[in-house]
Formats: sequence, structure tokens, C-alpha cells
Amino acid sequence: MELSKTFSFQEAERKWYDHWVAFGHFHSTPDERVPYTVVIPPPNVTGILHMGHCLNNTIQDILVRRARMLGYNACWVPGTDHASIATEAKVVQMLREKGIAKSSLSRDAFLGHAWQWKDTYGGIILSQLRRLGCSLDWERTTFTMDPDYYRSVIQVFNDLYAKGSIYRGKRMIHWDPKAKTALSDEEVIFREVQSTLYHLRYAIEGAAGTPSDRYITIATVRPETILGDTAIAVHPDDDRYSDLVGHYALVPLIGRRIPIIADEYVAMDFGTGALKVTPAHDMNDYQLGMKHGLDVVDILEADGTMSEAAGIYAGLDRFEARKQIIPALEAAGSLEKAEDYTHQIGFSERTDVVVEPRLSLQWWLKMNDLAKPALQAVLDDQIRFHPAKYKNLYRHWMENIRDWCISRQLWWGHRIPAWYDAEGRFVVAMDEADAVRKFRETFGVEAPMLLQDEDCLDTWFSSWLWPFEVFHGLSKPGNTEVSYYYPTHTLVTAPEIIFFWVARMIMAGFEYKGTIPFRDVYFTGIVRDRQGRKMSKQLGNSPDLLAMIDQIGADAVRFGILISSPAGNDLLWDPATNEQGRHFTHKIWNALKLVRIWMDNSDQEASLAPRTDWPHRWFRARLDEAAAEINRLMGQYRLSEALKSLYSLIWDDFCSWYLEWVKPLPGHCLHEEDLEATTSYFEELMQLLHPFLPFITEEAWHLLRERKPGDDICVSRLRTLEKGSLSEATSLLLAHGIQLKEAITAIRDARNKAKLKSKDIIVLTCLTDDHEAYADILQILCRQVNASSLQFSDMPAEGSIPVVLGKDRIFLQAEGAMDDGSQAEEMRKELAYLKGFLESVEKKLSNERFLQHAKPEVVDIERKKRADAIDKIRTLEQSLTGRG
RNA sequence: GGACUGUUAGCUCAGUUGGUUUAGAGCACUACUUUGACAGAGUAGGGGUCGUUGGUUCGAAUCCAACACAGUCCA
Repeated sequence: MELSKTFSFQEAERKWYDHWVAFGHFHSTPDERVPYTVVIPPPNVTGILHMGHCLNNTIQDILVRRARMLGYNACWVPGTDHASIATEAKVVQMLREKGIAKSSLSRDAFLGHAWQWKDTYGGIILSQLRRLGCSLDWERTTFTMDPDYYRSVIQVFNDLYAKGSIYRGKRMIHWDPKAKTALSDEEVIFREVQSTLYHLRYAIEGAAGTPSDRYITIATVRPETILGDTAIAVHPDDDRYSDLVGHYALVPLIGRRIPIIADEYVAMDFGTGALKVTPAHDMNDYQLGMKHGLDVVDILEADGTMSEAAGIYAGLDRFEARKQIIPALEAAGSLEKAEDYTHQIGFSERTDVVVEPRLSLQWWLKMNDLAKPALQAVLDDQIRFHPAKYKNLYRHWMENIRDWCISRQLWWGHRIPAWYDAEGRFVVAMDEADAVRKFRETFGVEAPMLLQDEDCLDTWFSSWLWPFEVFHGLSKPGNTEVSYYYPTHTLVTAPEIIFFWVARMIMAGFEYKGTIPFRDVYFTGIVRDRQGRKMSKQLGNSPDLLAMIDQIGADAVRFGILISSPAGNDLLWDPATNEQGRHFTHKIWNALKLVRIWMDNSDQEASLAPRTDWPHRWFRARLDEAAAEINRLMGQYRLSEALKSLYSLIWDDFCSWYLEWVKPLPGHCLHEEDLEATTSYFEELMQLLHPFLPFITEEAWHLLRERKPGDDICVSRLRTLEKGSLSEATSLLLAHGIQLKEAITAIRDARNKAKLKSKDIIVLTCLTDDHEAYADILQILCRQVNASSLQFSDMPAEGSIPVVLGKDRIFLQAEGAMDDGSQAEEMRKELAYLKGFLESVEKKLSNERFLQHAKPEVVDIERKKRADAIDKIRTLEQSLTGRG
């Protein structure tokens, strides 16, 4: 039966994915095999598939599918994380659209809505990963707020608190005024922003608290914060201001009396050299304030509006206040000048609003002790980073690590397990009953009225347990699964979350399992668009992947993203690479059609083509060589290179050369043994390709042979090669293959230049010392260049066109061949090149120091180069002068 | 401002410990071909001296230094 004109990928994708799941091919249970475990970086439960996921999960799928085919017990665990800020923001917005304000709801009522939302819309991304072909073990799907998981997070909090690693403290934190929560340092993105630097005059206080006619000028980009100023600082060595130190200045508009202090922290060359100090709203100012015992005036509310303490503009948004204060300052004569200024401003990673430094009471985790083993493991290559350059970055961060702010002012997430009484005393406990017990033990209170902390834990405080808690490593310690699957094998993730997640997983691994969580970490590149911009929702430059899969198929999308993705480098992704993937699947499909035609013909009474042997031996050698190469590249995590080499193995060696060499003449059918060899090579190629393009390879697998149920390519065993180098016989075959390809190409080129039509038959005469080398390939050569015969001779044929092949010469004769001299032109160019080359080699060989210093092998190679070049030059010269 | 990474064909990238030629691939480009698997194709071809400068070496795209440019992370 003839196959359809094109591969029906939509049908095949649905069919095979359902089939794989139905046969349980992706489900793993512990057995006697060696495990290969990968845990998915849990996507945000509100997420939808974007390019980053696509790249990341395609890579994981390739590693997992290949491991499965190499005989490992492959287990890839799916799941999602609850993403407290992002999810809570979505739910709040959804409620707002229904006219419900979060503030009107109780915590329980809000969480009811949130869970409902999660159950309806959450996890869409997991179904999208099926479309991509990901071979995940769905029976193991985990969510960071599953009951067991939740309890483990609480247990970890209790444990770290008991060890003294968790503490509560008032510190300057990054505040997100939209989400109204604290952020960790890692959740703040600094961007360069064009703004204005205002120079403002503060009058110096004269006698009796009235303004004098002197003033001091400061520079600020945030003029509204002058309302929170409690000092002006200058450098102690700054002559401009030294007489003012100890005096007082008056804040414009509100007239607050603030001291002028001296501190070496001030940069004399920045702005005016005088620094306004606002301890409540700047990290560094806060430090200065502590040092000098300054007042703290907090002029902002949690939502970013001005507070009563500001004196004026209360209730106004911070940016609106900035707009209004400028004309007011100008009217008061305090504005000296305004200049353009570019600087870095922090934005919330989740809500993209400008973050505020804010003084607040939060929960913190001490990091120093946790970081030590985690740093060492990477430095020692117990955990290997790919590419290794990320080791430096990791080390730098780990050596300068700061305590982690783990509390978030949110309801969606793991509620902080601390209970307070009316007097503000608190205990950390597993649950309320435990808290009551601890209150009794600690404070001697019998029936305390306790309230649990309102806040939640940072999402990463749960996902750092992921590699073992997906196997219930903490909730059911020592169970068979965690013992079998942990430590996991490879983590594939984006470099952006090296600190958020990778580093912390390593810490948790050591703290709770006493060992590394994974052996290799593969950092993917950042996906950028054609203009080099990072793909993001804000820019809207991320393509709709599902539409793309619908349009051109999952295999083509996987190919496109991977082929442009060198390990660890950013990839500029261009939809044109998808086209390449589509063409590739089309090529495979057509090769499959050809082989199927041969199969169908073999049943018929067509005359049997003679048995060919050499092409099969050659392709076996070529396949072994390529498979070894792919093996090596995969071992180094050079996935895109492995795919490139497979692409050319299939397209060039198999389709363009091998299939043409074994193709029977019209009216003939392939010899049975030749057909069998061709079929097994095709199968083997499909196996090698399967991890990359799972759907078309599975389809081909079933079209090449009748299969028993469950005999699927995804669980087939990949042929593994003997270790060591290729045999001498194999090397010779490969060399002859190269020689054949070169001869065919050169003669075809000569035919082209002689303006011969493809139908025109030629006669070949060959001048060579090595008849042997042509024995096996002679027939193929003639057929591929449409020659009726090839004769050996020691004289060129009269009126023929010469083709030079290394030391050999082949002459072609044909009716109507036109030698327009371009062939000779070509030879003269080649001759000039070779002479230049020979000169450079001879220069080396006549250099005494080269002969002394270079390794003997290298000198031998150079001698061989010289001999080859001399031979080739002689052959060319003979051809050009027309001598025999 | 600090640290790191990169700069190779029109574009996107390989080039593994310096020496298998005077640097490879894909896409794009040019000419020819509608040949029975494939025009989503075939056949052949053109195109770069490896950011700049200097150094180490018998020998440098490859190692070192400075500079220029780009990017990332951190403050």
C-alpha cells in the first residue's frame, strides 16, 4: 500500500501519545535496572507553554527517552508549583472582575476561591507538555501544596527554627506595593531607567530656629522622599561643607529640622557631595541612620501611597506625589536645577512595579551554614554544571550569600507555622495543638488564645525540597522509591534561577538527605527573538506554541528549537528553523515511501536486481562511525550538535548516497537481502533519532515492519557499540566511500561544465596506480554519473575532458561535450592553491627549529602533506599540458 | 562601578588538550534540472583569513595582555 503524500502529523501525534500512555511506557517503578531520574522544574501552576518551557522540556525529553532506550529505568516526574505571588494575583484579579474585593473575604473564603481556580485552570501547562511529546510519568504528578508536601514544608520550617537557622527580624526589605508583600533579593529585577536628578536647596537654620540666608544643595531622583529626610550627610574631608557639620537644615515645604552629619560613606564627587538621608526608604540610608541614631520617618503606606507621616500629600500615590512636589518646590525657590539622569531601578519580578525599600518585620533563614556544603559540592564537581562557566557565577553568589527573606504577605501558599498570643509571644509548631502544647511548656500558659501568623512562605521555600519530596523523601522517610530514584540524574533548567532554585535545592539536599540532589545540571540558553530580545509576555514576542504545533507538528517544533540551541548559549530563535524541521520530517517520510515501494515490489514477479554488497558494508561502517560520534556528543550534553550530525547522516549519507547506490533499475526489484539490510538501517536511524523526533520515528518504526502490541520504538533497545576505535576494515570502507563521493561529484561537475544533459551517456577512462581501490565502487560510480563504462588505461583518450582526483585522473568522452575552458580554469586555480600550500609546508620542513621541537608524528604528517601535494601538482600539470 | 561571557561566511552557530591541508555546517544566495521517494526536491557552485593591536611559540581562530564593541549577573 502506498503511503500518503505527506506525513499526517496531527493524526500520528494523537495516536502515538495515547498509545504510549495506554501501554504505560512512561511509567516507572523501581526494579533491578539502573535508574535515570529527572524531575521537571515545576512550572508555575498558572503558566502556559512558552518558548522557555518548550526548550527546557524538549531537552529533558531527549535525555529521558534516550536513557530509556539505553536500558535505564527512566523516570521523569511532572508537577507544578503553586507560585504564590503570581497565582494570588490572578485570583485577586478574577475576583475583582466578579466584583469581589479580596479585603471583603475571610482567609478561608479566599483560599476556597483560589483552590477552585487552581482546579479549573491550573496545570493547563501539563496537558500542553503532552502535545510536545514529553514522556513524563503522569502517575507521579506532584503539586507543591499537596497535603504530604505541605506538611513537609511546615516540618522543614519547624526543623530549621529549632536549629536556630530561622529567625524573625525587622529589616529593610524589598517591598512590592502592588502585591503588598516582601520580596527576596532575587525577586527584584534592576533595569536602567531614564529619569531626572533634581538639585534641591535646604535652608540652613539660623538663630532662633529661623531660616538663614545660607543653604545646602542636595541631589535626588526621588524628590517626594525629602518628606522622610532626617539628616543631611557630607564627607568629613569635604571642605565645601565642613563648617556646616553640626548645624541643622530645614526640609523644604515642611520645615523639619534635621542635623547635618559627616560620614565617609558619602561620595564627594557624586551630585553636590551632600546626601539627603531617608532611613525609612533606602537601604544605605537605613544603615547610616542606625549608625548615627537618626529618626526614622516612614512616609509610605503598604500600597505605595503617601502616609500621614509625610505631612503633606497623604493618600496620594508615590508617583503622583513626585509630580506634584516639583512645582511646589519650584514655587518655594528650592529647586536649583533638574538634569537628565540614567540609573538602575528595581522592579518586582512578578508584578513589574517599582519596588520600595521598606522597613518591616519578616522571617529570615540564615544561609551561611547551608551554603558551605552546597558550594563545595559544585567546586569539587560532585555536581557538574554544563556549561561549566556557571560554576564561577555560583561560587560568587554562594560566597557572598545573604540571609533569605522567606515570608510573603500572601494567603496562597504554606502558612507560616507560628502562633502568637495577645502579648506578642510566639511559638513555632507543626499545628495548633502542637502550638498550645509548646506555649504551655515554654511560657506556662494553660489555655492560650492563639493566632497563627497571617503570612505565607516564599514559593521557593517549598520547591527547594522538590527532588526528594516528589518521592515523599521527607513525608515517608526511607521509602523504597526515594531510595531508588534519589539522587536524581540530570536537572535541566534556565540559568536565571540558579540562585532561586538550583542553589537552594543543593542546600536542601545536603540538609535533609545528606547528599546531592542531582549529578548534572544542564543550563539552557535564554530564548531570544530575531532582534536578540528576550522572549517575554510583556513584549508579546513569544509565539503561540500550540498553534505552531497544530500547524507544522511537534516534531518540527522540537527540531527547530533544538537545532538553534548550542549548549548553554543564548539562542536567537527564528521561526525559519521550524521550516527546516518540517522539511526534515518530509524527507524522512519520502525515504520511507521509497522503501515501502521496494517492499511492495518484492512480492511481485519483477526481475530481481543482482545482489549488491559494497553499499551495505559501507553504510554499516558509516552508521557505526556516526553512532559513536552521537554517543560522544550526548555524553557531553552537546545535543544540538548530535542532532546536526544525525540530520546529515540521514539526509546526506542515507538518502542522498546510500539509497541511490542500492536503488534498483526501473523494472527491477531489490534483492531480498538488500531490502532486509536497508530496512534494518532505516530502523536503526529511526531509533537514533527517536529521542529528538518521537512521533515520526514511531510511525516509521511501525511502517517498516509488522510489530507485536507494545513493540514500540520508544521502549526499543538502542544498538550499543563496542568501545574503542573503528576497525581497519571499517576505516578502509569509509575511505573508499569518501573517494567514491568525491569522484561522483567531480565528474558531475565536469558534466555540468561541459553542458551535458543528464540523459547524455559518457565513457570514462581512468589513469591510476591503484586499480584495487576502484574494484568495489566502479559500478556504482558509472551509474551515478550515467557512464556506460570505465576503462583503465595509461593514456588519456583523444578529445576527452580531464577530471583530476588526487593522484588519479579520469577522462570523460561524450557526444557533444563542449569544453569551454572552465574546467582548465578550475585546474589552474587548484594548481595555484596547491603550489601555495606546498610552499607553506616546505617552509615548515626546512625550518630546523620545527624539526627539533615538533612531535615526530606532526613532522611525519607534514612530510606526507608535501608528498601528496607534489603528486597532485604533477597530475594537474600533466592534465593541463595534455601530456599522458 | 565590580564580576563573568562572547566577538568566525549575508544570518545563526560549530571548531573538544595550539599542528589531518590556506577554517566547517545549516539557512539564505547563484546556475542548471520538472529524472518514477522527495520542487517542502535534486545536481553543482560562489562566499569568511577568524573584533583590533601587541605578545608567547618552530607553528595561533585556538594560549596571554591591552583596547573596542555586545550581552549577562551583581551592587
